Amino acid sequence: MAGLRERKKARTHAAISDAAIALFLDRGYDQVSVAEVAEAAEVSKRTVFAYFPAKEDLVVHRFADHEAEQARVVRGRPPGTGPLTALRDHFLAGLRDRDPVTGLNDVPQILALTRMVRETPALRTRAVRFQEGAGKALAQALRETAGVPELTARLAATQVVAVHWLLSMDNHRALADGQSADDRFSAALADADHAFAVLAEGLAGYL
Amino acid sequence: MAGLRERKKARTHAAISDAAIALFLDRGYDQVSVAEVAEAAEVSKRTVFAYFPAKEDLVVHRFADHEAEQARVVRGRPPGTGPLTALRDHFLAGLRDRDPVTGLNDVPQILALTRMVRETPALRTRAVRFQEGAGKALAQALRETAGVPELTARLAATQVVAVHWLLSMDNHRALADGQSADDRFSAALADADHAFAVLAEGLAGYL
DNA sequence: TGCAAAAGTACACCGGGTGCAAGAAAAAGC
DNA sequence: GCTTTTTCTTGCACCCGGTGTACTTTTGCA
Repeated sequence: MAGLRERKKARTHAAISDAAIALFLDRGYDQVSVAEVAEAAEVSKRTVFAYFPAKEDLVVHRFADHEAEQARVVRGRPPGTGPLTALRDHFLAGLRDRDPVTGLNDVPQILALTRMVRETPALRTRAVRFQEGAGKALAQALRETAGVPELTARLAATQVVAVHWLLSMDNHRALADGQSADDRFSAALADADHAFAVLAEGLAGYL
Repeated sequence: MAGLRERKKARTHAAISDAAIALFLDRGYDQVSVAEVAEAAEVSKRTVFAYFPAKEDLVVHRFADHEAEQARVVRGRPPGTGPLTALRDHFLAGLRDRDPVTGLNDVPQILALTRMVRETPALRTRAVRFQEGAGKALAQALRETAGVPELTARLAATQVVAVHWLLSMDNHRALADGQSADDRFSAALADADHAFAVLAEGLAGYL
């Protein structure tokens, strides 16, 4: 099925990304030029941009799959379960599984990569843009599967995405400060529980 | 007090910004280079960057004052008023006053500028970053004046800022589609009321 | 009026990103 | 197997945003 052409393309794609990430982790994102990445991947600079629309994508394309994750969760929730419950349970499960998107993964490579995204403005910006996409998809899922009016759906989606991001950043920061994922786990659970409770019950009871 | 030096600087600052915005509104942000702005303002390109750290700031510096607005509202609320109530009332008052930050201002210049910010990725990104700052300031205000624990404060701040943005984008879109501010007003009020109610009472009751 | 500090300028440079045209390689047709 | 055609890659020149630097001009003040 996969012609030689496709396989080669896939290999080149991976080679470029791998070379880029290795260099970035070694010397820092801003300290590595695309030209250097091209050289390391034994490809021309022009080809790098043929595979990746922008420098940031050399890193963030790895997270692209998760853009529609929350929408999927809402769509695939067991009948009788509220969307918010499903989203919370999914996040809690992610914590237990040390899913990188929860920020609770202390595998050095992943930790370093996450830190890079967090600390490099250009990458953070790109990550934020992914969240906008996630929010839109989630809002649509809420509208279609829970019969929620549009404004409410967008509101809820925005909040869920923001909470998700906030929690994962907190977890990541704890790990970046030296805590192990196992050490952080219970606090991460508590924080997530609290955050989703606030979301469900409203701010009125907490302010 | 204002020496000649300072006055001249202020004038140059304004001249550059004015020239830039005029050009941008005329031909589009991306279609105008900084060199052209410099030329129009009768200044060297280097001087433009002496006054504005980046091209985007030629536009967004005008919004910079509002970064701490929500924090101010929380800090200055009348005793006995909850922070969320104060924030809602302030937003509703902004709608009545056609405050541009609510998106409900149809003065052509302002409308065009807002539209530009909304539609130009680089500018939107910069605007989002301002919101991060607003969120941080608001979280701190909540912590200090309402005795809210840190996580809750950051959570609440993030949500308030997000809601604010969402509402103003909706209003702006309505006006951009040709509605007058007066026509949109009642729907804007209703939307804001609803959004703040969801925020206060939680998503559980709405999903 | 003379002088130090501040502001503005010219210029060379870097890095991200694109358009283009020509060359290399794979796929399709015979 | 060979040609033709399509797709990929490359090198090159170029644009634009942004910065370092060294030089000239302006301004405040003694």
